[in-house]
Amino acid sequence: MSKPSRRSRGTITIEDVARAAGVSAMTVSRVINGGKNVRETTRRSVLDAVEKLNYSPNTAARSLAAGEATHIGLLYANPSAAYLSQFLIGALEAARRAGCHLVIESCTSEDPDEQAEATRRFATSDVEGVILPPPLSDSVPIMAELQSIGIPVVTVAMGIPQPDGLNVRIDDREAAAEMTRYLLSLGHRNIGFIKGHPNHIASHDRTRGFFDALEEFGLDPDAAPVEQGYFTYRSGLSASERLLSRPNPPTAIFASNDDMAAAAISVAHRRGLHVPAELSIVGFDDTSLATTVWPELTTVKQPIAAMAEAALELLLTDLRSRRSGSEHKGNVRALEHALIVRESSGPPARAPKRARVPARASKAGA
Amino acid sequence: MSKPSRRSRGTITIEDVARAAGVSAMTVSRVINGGKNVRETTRRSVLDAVEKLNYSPNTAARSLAAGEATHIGLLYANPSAAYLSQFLIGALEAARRAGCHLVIESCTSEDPDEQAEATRRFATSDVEGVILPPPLSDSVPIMAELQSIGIPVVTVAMGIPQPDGLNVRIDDREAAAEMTRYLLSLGHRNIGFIKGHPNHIASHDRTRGFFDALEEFGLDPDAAPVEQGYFTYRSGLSASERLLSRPNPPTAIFASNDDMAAAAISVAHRRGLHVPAELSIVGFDDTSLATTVWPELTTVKQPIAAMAEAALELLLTDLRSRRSGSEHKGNVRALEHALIVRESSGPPARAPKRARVPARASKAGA
DNA sequence: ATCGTTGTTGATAGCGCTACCATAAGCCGG
DNA sequence: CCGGCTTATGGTAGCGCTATCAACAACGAT
Repeated sequence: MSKPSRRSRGTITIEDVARAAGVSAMTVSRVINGGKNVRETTRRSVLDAVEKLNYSPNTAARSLAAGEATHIGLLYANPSAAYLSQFLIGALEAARRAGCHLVIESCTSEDPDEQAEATRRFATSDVEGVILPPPLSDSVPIMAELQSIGIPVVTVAMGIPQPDGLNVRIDDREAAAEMTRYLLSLGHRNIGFIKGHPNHIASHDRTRGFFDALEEFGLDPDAAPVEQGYFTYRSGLSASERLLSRPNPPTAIFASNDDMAAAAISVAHRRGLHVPAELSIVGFDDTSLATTVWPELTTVKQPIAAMAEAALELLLTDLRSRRSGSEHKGNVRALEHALIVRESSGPPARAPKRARVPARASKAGA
Repeated sequence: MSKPSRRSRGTITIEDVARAAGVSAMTVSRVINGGKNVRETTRRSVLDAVEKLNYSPNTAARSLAAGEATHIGLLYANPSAAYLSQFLIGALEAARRAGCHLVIESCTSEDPDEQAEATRRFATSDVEGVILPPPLSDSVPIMAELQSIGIPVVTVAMGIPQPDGLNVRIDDREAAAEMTRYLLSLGHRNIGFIKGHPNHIASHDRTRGFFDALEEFGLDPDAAPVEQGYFTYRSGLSASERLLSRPNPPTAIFASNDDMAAAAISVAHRRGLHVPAELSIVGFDDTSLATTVWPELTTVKQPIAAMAEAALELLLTDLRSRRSGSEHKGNVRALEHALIVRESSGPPARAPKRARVPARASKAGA
């Protein structure tokens, strides 16, 4: 009766909450957005009303009124699909909460010029900030282009966090060290390592972590069997071949990501080696591939979805602070990783084996 | 001077376009939304102005004013990560265009009660429609729950399209038949088939397509080596083992999806069989796994992202028509598939060779 | 008592767009 | 030449929220 609302949707609005709490809509807005200068008692009564009415703000109205960022770009370059889908899920969730849209684009080319070109085309559409998951977070041309256009960027899992840049990461070095310590504590003393793509600084961090742990156990890092990989399954195949063809083959292989670890399993099987009885294999990332293969991979879990959420939030905070003119100090957030022990690792066989014959397998899989 | 706009963003609005075209904002709105009752000359001049000013409507304002759907649910249950990421990319793009948000949730349980429970929890939040990608599109409890709540659903790649339901699919049967014809034309006469999960009707369609092609070539489907699989890598492992352990092992394996095909490759390698010289292996879906493994898989490409886009559009159209009270007739859209030939398939080894040309391939048309 | 100064709240005016009328123009048969 | 109809266009009033600023306490410091 009060308002002859033209189209009465049954939705409950901020006005309803205000009425219920006996305050103005503005105060409700302040409470909801964590505004300062609200008396504690007022805040509580508003919160109560929100709860009672089961109110949830209309994001469309919010971003319209606030003139907030509505489009955030996400530029990706075929990382593993497992990584991407996890990442998207996290980013999507955060975007929904914030009421902004994700504009996603792929940039597959390795060519710097093409990367810059794609970035420009992408950035001059209407995105107000860009999220750069790996491996693009390490791409110099893309970062440079974005910087010159003046669009805020948040990099994820990037190697060298810029002093004034936004970055979300895990501690790759420590995580790799933990995994190595785990293998060492199992009794392995001859651990083969497959490095990641040399352009990605995370690769170096992981390698360093591997060496750290070796040294802690009094082993010589320089003597460890290390092969170059490129984060791809294919590269894992050949790196594993080389590792296992050495005169004194390792009893365990630590691959810098799950794709390469899966490849190592494949090679082991082709050579008739039982995993983990004759060869332990561990990975990094805990993508869905880790539980797809048989046996399931022992690996390091990255909270991929959470990292994407954190990245978006960091970006939006930065955008907000830029708009209000305050300083946009760089910000780096490190999330927790975790060691996930599954079936692909175990203590080494007691006797150093002699070379096996790559022959017909004896046993069927599950 | 005209308007002391409180916060002047540099954005161009519908008013700007109206001014440039010499009409009212309302008319511009009508043109943009494909409204009726606009003179052709007017429409054109508005469109020109839109182009000239490079105008793009503000989705937040649009959905606020129109009271349109803003949240669309997407319930998934770990299909392969590769499938999911492609699907999300497509859905995301369509959602952005439409100015609505995707609310995604996973429902991993196989238990009917839990599925129904999860669905209820999900649906009673504020989603106005739900997209169901496979394998959930075949879940009876979920569909039933959604139906009883009265939320519109669009199923993707579901087996039995409801007469009055929304559905997006490809022609699984024909696609499987094409793949089989391809293997037959290569000279294979003993083709092993790994079926998909029996609960998914697409599995049956693919199996039927396989049989169709066999019959066209005058072969007896009942004599073909067929093993049950469940779309998982693991199930592909054991199915392949069984296939290759037969007294008269097949010269080619057609797996109902890429995951199982990848598993077949792994088994072949373990047995020292060269792919494709000694054994051809083909898959279905063309997920990223297909190009990850070595050798790369010959497979059937589903336009996954496009299917997701189509699904969302179908759903939004339905929602709109419901709102305006008109009939919501069911709608099924079938998209095009494609045969992708890569490295994992080739002519059979010369051993059981004799008859080369297909008996009567005349039927094989289209 | 007077003047800031800080903290807390509300009234108002839009954000960019579309639903809903009102209006005006064209067309027909009577 | 008037109603009654259809078709094309514009004016107005919000959608639900927040920025802005004014108002009004409460509190020392002057």
